[in-house]
Amino acid sequence: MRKKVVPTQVKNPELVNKRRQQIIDASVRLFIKQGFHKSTTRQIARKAGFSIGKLYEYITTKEDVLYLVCDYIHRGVEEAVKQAITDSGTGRESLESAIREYFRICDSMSDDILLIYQEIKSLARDAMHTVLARDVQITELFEQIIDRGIRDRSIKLNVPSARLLAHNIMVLGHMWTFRRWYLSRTITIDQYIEEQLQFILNSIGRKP
Amino acid sequence: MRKKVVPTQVKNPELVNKRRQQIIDASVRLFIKQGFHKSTTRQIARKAGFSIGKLYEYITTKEDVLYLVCDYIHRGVEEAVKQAITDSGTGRESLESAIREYFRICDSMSDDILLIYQEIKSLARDAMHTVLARDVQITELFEQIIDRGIRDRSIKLNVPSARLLAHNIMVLGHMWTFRRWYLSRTITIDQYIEEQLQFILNSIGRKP
Amino acid sequence: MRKKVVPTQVKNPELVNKRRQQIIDASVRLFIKQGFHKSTTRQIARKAGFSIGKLYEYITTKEDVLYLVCDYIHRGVEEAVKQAITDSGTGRESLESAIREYFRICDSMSDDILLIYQEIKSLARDAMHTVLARDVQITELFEQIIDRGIRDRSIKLNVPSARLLAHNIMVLGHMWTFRRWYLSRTITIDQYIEEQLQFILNSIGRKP
Amino acid sequence: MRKKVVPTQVKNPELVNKRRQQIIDASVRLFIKQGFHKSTTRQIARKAGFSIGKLYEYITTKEDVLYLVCDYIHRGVEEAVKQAITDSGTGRESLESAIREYFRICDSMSDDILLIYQEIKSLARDAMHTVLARDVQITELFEQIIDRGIRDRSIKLNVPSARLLAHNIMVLGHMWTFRRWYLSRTITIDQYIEEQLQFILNSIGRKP
DNA sequence: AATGAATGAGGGTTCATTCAT
DNA sequence: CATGAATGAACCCTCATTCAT
Repeated sequence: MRKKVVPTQVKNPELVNKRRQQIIDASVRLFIKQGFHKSTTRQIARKAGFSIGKLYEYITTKEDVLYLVCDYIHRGVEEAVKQAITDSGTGRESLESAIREYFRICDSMSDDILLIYQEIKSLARDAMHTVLARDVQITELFEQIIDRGIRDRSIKLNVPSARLLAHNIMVLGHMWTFRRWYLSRTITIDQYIEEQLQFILNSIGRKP
Repeated sequence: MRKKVVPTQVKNPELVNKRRQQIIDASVRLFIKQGFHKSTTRQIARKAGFSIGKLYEYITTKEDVLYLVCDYIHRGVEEAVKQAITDSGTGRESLESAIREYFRICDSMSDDILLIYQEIKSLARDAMHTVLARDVQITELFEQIIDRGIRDRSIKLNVPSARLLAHNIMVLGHMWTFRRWYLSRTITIDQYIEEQLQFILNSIGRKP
Repeated sequence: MRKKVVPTQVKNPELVNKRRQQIIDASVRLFIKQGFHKSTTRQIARKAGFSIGKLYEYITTKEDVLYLVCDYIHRGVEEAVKQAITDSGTGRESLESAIREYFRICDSMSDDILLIYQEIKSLARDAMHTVLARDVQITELFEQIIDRGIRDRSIKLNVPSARLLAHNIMVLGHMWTFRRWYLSRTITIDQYIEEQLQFILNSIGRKP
Repeated sequence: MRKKVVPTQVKNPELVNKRRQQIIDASVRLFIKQGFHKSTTRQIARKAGFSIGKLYEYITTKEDVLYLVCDYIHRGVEEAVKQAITDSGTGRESLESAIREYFRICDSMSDDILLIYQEIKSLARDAMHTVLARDVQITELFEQIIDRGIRDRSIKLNVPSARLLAHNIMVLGHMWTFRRWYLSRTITIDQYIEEQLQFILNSIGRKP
């Protein structure tokens, strides 16, 4: 995965990281609230406690902020999923707990995930591909667990393929972020998780 | 469902419909290509063959155009799904063919569905809810088929609930629009449909 | 000579001409006083009695204004020189009176000519070449008179060539605009003209 | 001639000279390429190998750099002309060789001379007058040679005056810098020099 | 009813200059 | 002393919306 580099005029890399995190923190909230296009660079700067000039020392373009934000969110999801994966137990057990954890992450990062869906198209092709690539990487984490389960025979999969199943898991997690406004009228996140888990497990054979 | 009313200065309702369809046709392509925010009212007017003044006789706000477009797309999906539903045969048979048709619709309306995901947040709460409500209505069409299948015993559903399953179907259709860029490298839409169909059917019991 | 076209959003060509003349009139004074770079588009608009939006309906870029101004000035010089040229009399007589008139034009348009020398480099290559081409055209007017004089034997020219002599005339006219601040301490424009006329005539042989 | 003083925070005068020469060297190329206004202080500092802070220890204002550059260029011309002047031989001989040398200098310093014409107006009145004064001084070098020629009777001048002739020489040298883009299509610098020399000598009487 | 010229607030971005470290 | 991060006024330009014709 190529990692897009956002140019800066500031030399000290530690400072750059620190300041960019401030920019990200300020922007995530702002973009969630009013979207990328309706947020102004001045608002971003103010929320970050920056002067407008300072902001532009750490980015080149307003779009850079969006990229930083999208990348940060995906990084967060990826790390959380990685941490949720346990190597102990069968692949099936691993998958179950990973799904549960992942759905919880989706719940707690609802707004952030929604943000990516809505604003990713505002990124330049270049940056967009970098962000999408990270999504694929997260998906592959699930694919690997499924493959492990197939190898240790705890998972029996005819159709769909491991890859597609992994994508399905990803999307059913995201689904909660889109449809929570409606679903949460009748079910809780815990119920959602358990029902969807059953739904998914239906395709990998009964427990041995 | 409240239907949001977009005010117009023109009296003749037929004319209004005709003109608005022109506006929608022009805008859909424009919004898909460059997004709502990057499209200008001048561009919309020009593409529709209107003067900017004429455009504003049929809308009040640029956002009205987005609403018209989102509503039009959803209307299209709803009608297509309705047409795909057959009352003949068991609920299960009905569901199978409805899912197949629906996935095809999602494939052919990919760009349009994506557009809604991306721009719906730019609508005012009011308009947004109207659009979302139509999505729920489409979902209910599936829910009804599932309920019929349960009643005629062709479908046996423990978990998830009929409602959640309907939502899952909806989202797995949409999924193709988000992830086609990646999935289509290894599978065709036909394969996608069949695999996902199996995935879904796994939760409604073996064929009797 | 390619004539660079400055795009406009306004359709009525008469209006465009009228408004652009207003822009030119406002800008010439402004640019002479403070130069192109130190003049802001808002100042230009205000001086022209325009809103900033109106200004940008008639141009695309600030640089367009500079082009309009440079072209206008050169057009003025060209027309004035053309009017100063008489076909009656010998080529020599024609040249003498053309030079006198031209030097007067340079005197009265001092600031404008200076402006072109100073700001032409701020034009894009394209626009710059168009402006320079007009300068060559004016020079050719003198060259043609000289050639006529050579044909009717009223002018006898060894060196420099007719072309170079024409350029010299041009530049000695411009010279007054650069060095007036110093020369005018000791001589008047009338003296300047007569002395330079003799200087130039020295190279085209004694009167027959 | 008042010599404008550019203030500095640094005490050691040798160091100041050395550093300023670095600034000048960096800026000349920069200004020629993109003009004074489009060059940033950061670019100047970088090209000179300075930090921006260091740059500002040797100047007070960006405009100071322009003054340093203009002054440096004029100083170069003046020194070159002075070196080209020989006291041996008649005034006429001296003048001929001085003109030839001067025209060569103009050719080789084309870009620099052009720069002064274009940017001098960006200097404050104060600095501008200092720069212009040096131009007058160079002109006076020619005036003095002409006067010597008149005294030793190798030059016979009716009109124009020695002073105006000196100015003409100056400007005909500069002319090559403005019009080289066009003239060099048909003549070389050597031809230019000889033709212009004849043109100038036409006004100082036949060789005795 | 139709046109399109006009408005001007507000957008993203730059850059000379300062000053804490 | 030397550095370079920080400031923020000011720049050019856009565009949704209005309204005189």
